[in-house]
Amino acid sequence: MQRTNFGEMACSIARTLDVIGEPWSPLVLRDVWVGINRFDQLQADLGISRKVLTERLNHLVDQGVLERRPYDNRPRHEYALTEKGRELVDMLMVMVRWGDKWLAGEDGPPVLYRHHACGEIGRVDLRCERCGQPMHAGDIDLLPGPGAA
Amino acid sequence: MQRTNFGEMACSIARTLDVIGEPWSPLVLRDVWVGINRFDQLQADLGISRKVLTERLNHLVDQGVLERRPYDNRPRHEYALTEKGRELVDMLMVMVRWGDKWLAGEDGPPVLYRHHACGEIGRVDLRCERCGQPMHAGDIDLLPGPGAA
DNA sequence: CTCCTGAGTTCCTTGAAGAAACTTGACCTG
DNA sequence: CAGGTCAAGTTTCTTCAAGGAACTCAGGAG
Repeated sequence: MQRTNFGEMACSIARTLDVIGEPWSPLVLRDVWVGINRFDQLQADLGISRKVLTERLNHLVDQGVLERRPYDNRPRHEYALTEKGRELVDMLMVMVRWGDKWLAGEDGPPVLYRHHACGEIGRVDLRCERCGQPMHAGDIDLLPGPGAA
Repeated sequence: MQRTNFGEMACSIARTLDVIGEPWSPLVLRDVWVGINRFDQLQADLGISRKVLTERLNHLVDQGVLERRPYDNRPRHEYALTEKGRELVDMLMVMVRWGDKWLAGEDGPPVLYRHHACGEIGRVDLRCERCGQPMHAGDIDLLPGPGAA
């Protein structure tokens, strides 16, 4: 947890950072997404300290992004994405697109996506939900909304 | 900077976190995006410590996400998004969408987007660049890419 | 010549990340 | 049924980054 609490700010970026802005959290989410969802698996895959992993998992469960569920009669559980968490992964897909473009270098992207609907390898594209045209940072004006400070 | 270096991992999420994963970085980017782009303005708006702000700005400039440019004959400069940075803001727009939906509460979103192309208030939507159909975390298979470990 | 202003630096304190050993509760094994 | 295993954490200790506040420095303005 960073020292300052972002969650109080009237800004959806700051609030979202309060949920997954701590170091490791996005990577934990990614791992759970791809099926690495038990404590020791996560710890081994990420090389994260067990203490910090415990903190992150508890926080993500508290925030309703992950759920803990038993998979044995013993006190064993695994972590799974909730609907709220699955939608966060959408954001990670956009993050991946950026990283693939600007940071992957010679080797190209480490991972490819095959879209179920069309069967093609493709990346995610940002469109306006109203008109379907491309929608990027430079294509919009910002207006105060109802929840403005 | 978190202790562990994410940049070495064969993962575009980890690499992107190496660029903007530190606390405050996404908020600095947001501020520069909306026109808060001088040192003291940023410091006042965010309430960030001056030391950390210096570190973050240097890092973002080093990474080619921001550029520093003089605005006076004096040693004064302001920060602006590069193309690389502007595309990162696309990711913030998706982050905002998620925060608006899951964290805004009663008051609704603090900010609205008006799309230049259609003039409507709308959010960003994730589509497959190949077929144009919706593309979310559950709609794809992951395959190893050329840059896989 | 002194004051002001923007853009940082320096210094000190606190608290989160890393690493590694320890704990706990259910089962399994001879 | 004593001893061991295994997953899932806890504890403890050290180190380094974040916070905060005061200080510096260069170029005008009065």
